[in-house]
Amino acid sequence: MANKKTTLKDIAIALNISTAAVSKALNDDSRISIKTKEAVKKVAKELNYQPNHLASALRKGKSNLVGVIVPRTNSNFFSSVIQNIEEVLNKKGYNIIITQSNESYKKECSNIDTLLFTQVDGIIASMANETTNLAYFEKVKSKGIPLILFDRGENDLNVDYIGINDYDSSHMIVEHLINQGCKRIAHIGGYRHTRIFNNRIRGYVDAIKKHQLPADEQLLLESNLTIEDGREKMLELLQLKNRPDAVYVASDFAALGALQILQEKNIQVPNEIALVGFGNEPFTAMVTPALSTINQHSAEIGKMAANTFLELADVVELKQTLNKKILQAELIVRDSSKRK
Amino acid sequence: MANKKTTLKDIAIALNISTAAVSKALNDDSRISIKTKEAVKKVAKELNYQPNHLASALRKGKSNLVGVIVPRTNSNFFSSVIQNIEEVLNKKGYNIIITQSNESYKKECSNIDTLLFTQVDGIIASMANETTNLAYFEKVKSKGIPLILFDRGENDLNVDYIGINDYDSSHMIVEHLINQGCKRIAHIGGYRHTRIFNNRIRGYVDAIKKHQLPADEQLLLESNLTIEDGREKMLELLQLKNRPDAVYVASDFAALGALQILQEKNIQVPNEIALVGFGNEPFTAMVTPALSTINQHSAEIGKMAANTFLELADVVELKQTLNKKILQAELIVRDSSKRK
DNA sequence: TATATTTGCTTAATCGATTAAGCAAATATA
DNA sequence: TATATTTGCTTAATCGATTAAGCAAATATA
Repeated sequence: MANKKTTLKDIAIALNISTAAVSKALNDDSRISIKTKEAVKKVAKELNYQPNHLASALRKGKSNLVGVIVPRTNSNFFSSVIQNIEEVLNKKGYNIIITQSNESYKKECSNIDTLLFTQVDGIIASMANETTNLAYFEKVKSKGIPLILFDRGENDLNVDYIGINDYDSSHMIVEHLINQGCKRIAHIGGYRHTRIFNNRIRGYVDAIKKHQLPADEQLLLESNLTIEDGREKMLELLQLKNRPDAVYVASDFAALGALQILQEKNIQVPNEIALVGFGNEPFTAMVTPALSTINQHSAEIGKMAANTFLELADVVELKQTLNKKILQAELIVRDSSKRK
Repeated sequence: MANKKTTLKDIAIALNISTAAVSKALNDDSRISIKTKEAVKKVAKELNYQPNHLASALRKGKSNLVGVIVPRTNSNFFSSVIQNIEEVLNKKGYNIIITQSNESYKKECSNIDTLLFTQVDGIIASMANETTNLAYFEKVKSKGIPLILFDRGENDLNVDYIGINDYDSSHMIVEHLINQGCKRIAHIGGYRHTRIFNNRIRGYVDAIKKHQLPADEQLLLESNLTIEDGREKMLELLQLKNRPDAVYVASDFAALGALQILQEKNIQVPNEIALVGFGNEPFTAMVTPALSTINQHSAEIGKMAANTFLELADVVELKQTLNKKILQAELIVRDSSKRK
């Protein structure tokens, strides 16, 4: 019947040899004769043999599964990172299990439990916005399996990290806006407790100071950076006595919300207020005016994360240390900040 | 050491009982005394015991993993379906493995192999655009594990399917456009070999005939429905001697491409040409003018797909049959087709 | 009080693949 | 020709959890 799965034993019986010989033949062991190998492979094909991954993983103590945790898959950045992780790892015989935290700390913890339970050989993660307690990630480390963070990472975890130079990106953006003649630049940022958003804020503040622009506290806002947050924070900025003439938003989604408000209020972008987002989501090129933004090199990040895992995968006594790989981001100037 | 994982044996030795008793105690077997259960659970906690999922899956012949195959995760429709599948299945102790076909038949086949190799208990899939050969999906069926299709399905596979009433949706769209005074309605559709796109085309053609509008062959185009395809096909339509005054596009992504062309050519939407997309991707509400579109009830589809799997999961001699669950889609009218 | 049933465990087999250890036959080397 | 090495397999143990079968002690029933 088709329901009964073929095992090594079936092949062994068919050829009247031991299952050990069959196993070795399929794995091209040098101590098996070519004749036997050919016979085994022929029968394996005939019986439509598919190895039981659970059994071999159990025996070898290796599942060949890698867990991926992202805040959400529904963003071009994350889905592109994932796709590239997958490409690299599939080639090396690994499969990936994708889980979403939905920016929730609780969901992230349960994702980690799920992945550990599934006996993954490693975890590649980008942390939820909510996450400040690192105990659960420490748990992964203490199991001795590789943990690689990207984009949203945390120095205190002392593991490998792949990301972009957020601090410098803020400088690039502020200087670009100054070049366009902006004199009062606001920043709608993420929460400071997340390292990347803290770096973007620091970069913004330092660049403002460096160019002797007004460093008004009211021009620096923090939020979760959803579309809705972008709308709210933009409204707040518009209610200031002394409005900004440029807004740098630390995420494309929030930048989109900000743009919606500006359009609803009939404020000219970029001439009254110039706008820059972050992340190069595809929609930034589609809206009117097209949004200037930062390209985060998602494909490269995914590939590097996967390769970092592969380097660590075969280390016997794993002792992870902080090891940052920082890519240079790229400013993409579009109509939303192009005054001349 | 933290590296050594705790097993049932460790607990058994600590309490001087058999591993069988420990296993039963942890699984709350009625034949184990409360006293023993409590002792076992206490020690399990102390030793930070985490069951080896591979071992139990191997023994039970059940991995508690469900494979999901989607053309891409980077679309709101698919990521929302996935999220809902996950929610329902996690509650029942299943984890999901997400894979992407990138609309490629070859990748889809390798995804199926990967999932079978990982010993998933079932597969929930939406087929790649390229897929016409069903042999690989037949392979899943022949293994006797549940296969559930959604959105992109195929009658000939004779398995469960969850989707919307594509044929009727086309009627709704065409009739809405007629109500707005449109008299020459074009359709940029997907390829006919994919059932949902065929149904949308049939619905469009029948609705046009029903209302005695011109059924010009040149007004009906097929493509892969990417943004780029939308741009190309819109250009084709604009080159016609007798231009359409409305375009119904079978995907929001292609509709966006069409909109870009209309804006580049300074054609007024909706007054010169009205536009309707399909799928209710979030960006449809964000572009200007906002795109009219069809809400596909992604959350509901995900939940139903997961529940369908759960129904089939425990059937012993599985014999799947064609079993369609069709949801009523909803037309969302926005500025891109609102003439009055 | 004698027998039947229930309770609470143990023993041993099992899921399927891998691998260390070992043995006989074939081949190579002295 | 005698010994050493290589080749090509087999045997048996193993990964960790589960479960059928069974046994002794405790309890219930006749």
